[in-house]
Amino acid sequence: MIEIYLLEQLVAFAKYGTLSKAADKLHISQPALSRSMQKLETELGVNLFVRKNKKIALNETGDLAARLAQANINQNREMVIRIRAFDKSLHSINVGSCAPFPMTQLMPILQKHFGEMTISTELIYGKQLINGLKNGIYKICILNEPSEDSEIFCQSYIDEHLYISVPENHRLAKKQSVKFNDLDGEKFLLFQHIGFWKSVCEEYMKNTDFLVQVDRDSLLELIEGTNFPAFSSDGILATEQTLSERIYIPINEANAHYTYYIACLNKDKKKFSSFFNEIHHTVINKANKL
Amino acid sequence: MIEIYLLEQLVAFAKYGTLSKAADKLHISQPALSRSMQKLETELGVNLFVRKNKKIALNETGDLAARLAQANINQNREMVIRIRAFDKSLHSINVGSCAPFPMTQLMPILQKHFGEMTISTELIYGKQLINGLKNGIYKICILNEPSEDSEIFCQSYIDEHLYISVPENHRLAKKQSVKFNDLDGEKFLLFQHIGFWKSVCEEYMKNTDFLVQVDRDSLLELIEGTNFPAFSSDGILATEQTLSERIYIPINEANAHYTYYIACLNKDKKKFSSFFNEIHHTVINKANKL
DNA sequence: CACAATTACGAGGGTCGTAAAAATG
DNA sequence: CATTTTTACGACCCTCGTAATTGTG
Repeated sequence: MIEIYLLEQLVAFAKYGTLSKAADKLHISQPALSRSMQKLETELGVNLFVRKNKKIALNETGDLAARLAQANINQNREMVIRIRAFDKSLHSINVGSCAPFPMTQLMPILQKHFGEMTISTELIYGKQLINGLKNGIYKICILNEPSEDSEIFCQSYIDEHLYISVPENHRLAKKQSVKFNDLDGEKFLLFQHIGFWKSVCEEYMKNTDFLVQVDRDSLLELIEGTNFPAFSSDGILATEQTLSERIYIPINEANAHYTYYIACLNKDKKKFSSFFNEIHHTVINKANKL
Repeated sequence: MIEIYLLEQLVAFAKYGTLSKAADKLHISQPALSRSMQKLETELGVNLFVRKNKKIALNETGDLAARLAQANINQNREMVIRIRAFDKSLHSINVGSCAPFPMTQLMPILQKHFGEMTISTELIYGKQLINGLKNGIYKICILNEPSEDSEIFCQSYIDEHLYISVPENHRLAKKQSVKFNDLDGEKFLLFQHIGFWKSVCEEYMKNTDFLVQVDRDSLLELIEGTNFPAFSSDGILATEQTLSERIYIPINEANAHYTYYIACLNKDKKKFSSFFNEIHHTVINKANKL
């Protein structure tokens, strides 16, 4: 068995051609490297170098050895990476969500149940959510439609109805509800990170002129400082402070209303059971109150 | 990068279950192993064990780590084996021969040209000779027919005519030549390691009762001490001492006469050029003498 | 009390760096 | 004479073993 450090030194020599240069790159002295290479030859019981006139170079065997050594080093490095990644995956829950609102609702509940885990979130929608769940990128997903996949456990969570907010003097301010096409030709403030709602906008509001904001603070400032309409929702209105200068009007369209579902792999269901139970009770209680 | 010795210790622990047992198998003290495992965890930055009540066991990550470590160790070991095998192949010429006579003829010539190499020989015939040449088992082959293979260089060498030796009082002793079927029903002494001649015997001397001898000395004793006929050949007669009590009679059959060919891969032709030249000259000189 | 793991401490092996030598163009 | 490799020597790190400690079953 040959230790990795010797293999690294061999590979460095193979790469840089002279002991001095390789030793320099390895941050060791050149005599140290010279001795290591001698040791390597001794341990293998094989000549790896042709030494002639104080010049040293790999022979045919040395060349092979350097290539095989590189492979062994790569595997070793890969091993370390995989071990760390696996360990990390055991201590973290990555949540993929199709929309920001249910994600913010869910976070404190997850924190409560899995406080010792690192909980990270990602906004993503479409096939990638289910794929991510299956290949282990996400442990939990928030969907906007139930999944029928046999590998996946799925439980309904909360609803969200899309609203718009307009200033009091806006032409739509007096309406009880609006349609998507009421906003045709309108300049409209839109936050960039809205998950699947983006696809809703693209499909049903083709004629609206969106002013997309990457930064949340910039968006808020624009909502307060301009007369452009912007999105909100019943969920957001219930949990965040509303702006007094704004009128909130529901959008009366089938595609402005979604029920969110929480999903995980069947094999992980047990691990998350307490969490799913709490969600279930919350939903039930809410339903009873109404 | 994790050194191999730590991986070996981890794998040993995974295999034997307790530090004490594993340390014992590794021929190191148990505290040493304990410290190594701590070091491994530190270097990986990951917990590999569950320690409880002075018991230690692999956790899920440790289990993965042990498996990956085993793979890395295997590759390392494989590397050493391959390096040594390659180096050996550079310093040795393995000759595959279809018959013993041309092989004994060739050995001193090879020794002369490649004295620094280890020269080993193997008696083998049929497809395996050409295959062995192609896959590197043999550097040089002695064939009993020329090879038409495009990868292979082939040069004619010497002839061998099969003889039989019989005691003076044998019923065939007066004949000028014999046929294979003259020996039908006869008990016949045969050396085991005769290469392709074995197949000749099997094909053309089905009715001869061969007494196969594994040991050369036993064979010689039997030839001297019994009246059973045995094989010889013009080549053997020319190079070895003949037995005065025996009469040597040529076998007058097409298949009792072969020309041998020396073959190597085309890519190795250069390396063996001096050797092939000498053979060529030897053959030419011999032809001129006749 | 036997057994297993950890901690403490001193010994020894091995790798390292500095310095010097050797060899070459 | 600058460059490169090897040899020599001493320092230090790191692993090891012994012994002691802790903690079960």
